[in-house]
Amino acid sequence: MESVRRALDPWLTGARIVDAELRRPDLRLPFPPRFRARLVGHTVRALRRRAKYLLAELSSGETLVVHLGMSGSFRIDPPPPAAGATGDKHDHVVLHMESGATITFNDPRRFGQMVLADPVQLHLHPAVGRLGPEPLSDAFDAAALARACWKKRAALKVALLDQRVVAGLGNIYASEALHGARLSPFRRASTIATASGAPRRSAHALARAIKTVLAAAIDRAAMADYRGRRFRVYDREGERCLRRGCGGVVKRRSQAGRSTFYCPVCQR
DNA sequence: ATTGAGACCTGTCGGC
DNA sequence: TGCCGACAGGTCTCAA
Repeated sequence: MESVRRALDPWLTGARIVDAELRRPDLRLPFPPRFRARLVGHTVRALRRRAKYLLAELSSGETLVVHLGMSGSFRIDPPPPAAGATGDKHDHVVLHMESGATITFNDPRRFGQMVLADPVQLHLHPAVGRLGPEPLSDAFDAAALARACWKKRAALKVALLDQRVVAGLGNIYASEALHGARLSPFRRASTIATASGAPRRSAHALARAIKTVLAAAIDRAAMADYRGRRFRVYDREGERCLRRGCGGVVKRRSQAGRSTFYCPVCQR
């Protein structure tokens, strides 16, 4: 989502919305009342991100909150508008900017979300309000991670997907970070903390690996460098572990209904 | 309060 | 080629 924010920023920040097409009445949830009227005529003052949520602060004082779900994406069409373009059947929302650019929200599975919120009350948003620390911020470190996992009986990887523990880590990067930290996805989350909740070495390794993995993902997206690129363990079932000298074979197992990829040799 | 299972949708891919 | 089930990068709700 951070790379999406960066791609959209030059087209949205400081730009005025002159029209908004809603091509269906809802995504996962119904659009807010008078949604179009509350967008049109307003300028995007700032484009921010919190975890996997995109936050467009409007001149009206409201914030447009967007989640891409599993299959959502934005398409930017710079002016002039492509003649005769019909668009895709899953183009659900089209923002027409004063510049002539169009910003199209496409989401086949419609797990995405678009709502309007009073920024002062954003903490009341059922999900945004409960998010844990941003993984790339100074607030997120080994101590914070250990504190959040201290009393958890759940498996470590399941804990990493809990957005209250760390905000914005998804299924792919949870596997990637655990591999980077050489930690088993199946150990109890509480094992990275001491009996008093202090961080163990494993908590330091994991916090560092989470930052490394996410920062690298953002860098790669910025360089449009991900074509053909794959992950270190995710989606590599049956292949050799890429850690130098490890020699293990990547396994896959289901945890809490999600696929976990890991190397049983170097992750303990 | 925590946890797991199922639900929400559509598309794609592999196997027959 | 067509049909079928399994699976997909994320939440949300409900029941135990």
